[in-house]
Amino acid sequence: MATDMKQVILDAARPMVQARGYNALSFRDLAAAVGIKSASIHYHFPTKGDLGAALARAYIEDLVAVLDSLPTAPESRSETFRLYTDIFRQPLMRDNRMCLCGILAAEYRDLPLEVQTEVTRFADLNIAWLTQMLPAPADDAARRAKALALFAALEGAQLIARGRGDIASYDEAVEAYRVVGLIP
Amino acid sequence: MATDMKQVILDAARPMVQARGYNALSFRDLAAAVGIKSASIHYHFPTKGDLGAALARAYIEDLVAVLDSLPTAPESRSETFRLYTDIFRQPLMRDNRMCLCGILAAEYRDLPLEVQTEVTRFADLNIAWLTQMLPAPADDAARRAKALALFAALEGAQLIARGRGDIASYDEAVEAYRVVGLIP
DNA sequence: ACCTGAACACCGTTCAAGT
DNA sequence: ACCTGAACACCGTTCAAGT
Repeated sequence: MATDMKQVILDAARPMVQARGYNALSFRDLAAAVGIKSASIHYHFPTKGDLGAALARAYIEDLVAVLDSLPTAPESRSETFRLYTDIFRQPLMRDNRMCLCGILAAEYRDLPLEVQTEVTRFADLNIAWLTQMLPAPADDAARRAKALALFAALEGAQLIARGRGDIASYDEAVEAYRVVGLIP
Repeated sequence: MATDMKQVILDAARPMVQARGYNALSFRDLAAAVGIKSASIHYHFPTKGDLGAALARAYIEDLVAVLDSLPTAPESRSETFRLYTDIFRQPLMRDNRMCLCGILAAEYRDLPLEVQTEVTRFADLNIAWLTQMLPAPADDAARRAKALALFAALEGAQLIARGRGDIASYDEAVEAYRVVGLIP
C-alpha cells in the first residue's frame, strides 16, 4: 500500500488553502507538514498553479460525489436543500474554514489561468445542479438566475459568517433565504 | 497645497487591494506606483497591518458618507435599495474589482488583528443600516437576520460575478433577490 | 520631516547532484 | 523514481545614514 505522496500533499494542502487562501499557502510550510523539503513538492507539482489546479479538481470531484448522493425526488426537496446548504456549513465547523473555491474566487485575479478555470467550473457545477433542482414554475432563464442567486447567497453567507467567526450567522442567513423562498 | 504622501499611498493602494487582495499587495509595487522606495512606505505606515487598517478605515468612512446621502423616506425605499445595490456593483465596473472589505473578508484569517477589526466594522455598519431600512413588519431578530442575509447575498453575488468576469451575473442575482422579496 | 541602500529572513522556482 | 542543498529574484521589515 505505497502511500501516494502526491495525495498526501493534496490532503495536507487543502485545509491550509481553505483556511488562509492560495496566496498564503507556503511550499515550505506544506513541505514541513508532509515531511519533505520544499524543492521536493515541485517534483510532484512543478508549479504552484499545478498544485492549485489539482486541489480544485479534487475538490470538484468530491462535490460531484456529494451532489450525486443527494435525493432527487420532488417530495424530498426540502431535505435535499437542507443537505445542500450543509455543504457550505461544514468548512465553517472545521476550524472556521471556507469553501475551497469560494476563497479562490476572492483571489481570482491573482490565480494562474489553470486554477481560474477550475474555480469557474465549480461555480458552473453548482449552478447547473441548482437550476435542475429548483421547482419548475418559472421559465428557464429565471430559474437559472435564481440558481446563480442562491449559490452566490450561500457563498456570501459563508464569507460573512467566517469574518464574524460565528456559524450562527450562517444559519440565520440560510433561514432568512428559506423564509423569503430563495431556498425551497 | 502640499500633497499628503500618506493620502497618495492610500489612494494608490486601494485599487490594488480591491483587485488582488491584501496578501498580494507588494510594498515594492506600491512604492514604484507613487514614486518612492519601498522602505519609505514604512515611514508612513510602519507595518503592512497599519496600511491595511488605514485602507479599511478610509473605505468605511466613504461608505458612511454614501449611506448618509441615500434617501430615507419609506416612499423612496425601492430607489434607496437600488442605490444601495449599486454600491456593490461599482467595483465590478472598475476593472472587475471587489468591495475592499469583501476581499479582505476572504483573507480574514491571514489578516493582522487591526485589519480584522475594521472588516468586521464594515459588515456591522452595513447590517445596522439595512436593519433600520428594511420594512417594519417582522420582529427585530428576524429583521436583523434578513439584513445579514441580504448583505451576505450581495457580497456573494459580487464574488461570483467577479469570478465569471460578468457584471450581468451580478445584476441577475440582484434581480432574483428582488423577485423573491429579499430586496424590498 | 522624509527618504534611501543595504541587510535580514521569508517566498516560489530551478537545477545539478545525490540515492 | 524521488529527494536534496544551493542559488535566484522576490517579499515585508529594520536601521543606520543621508537631506
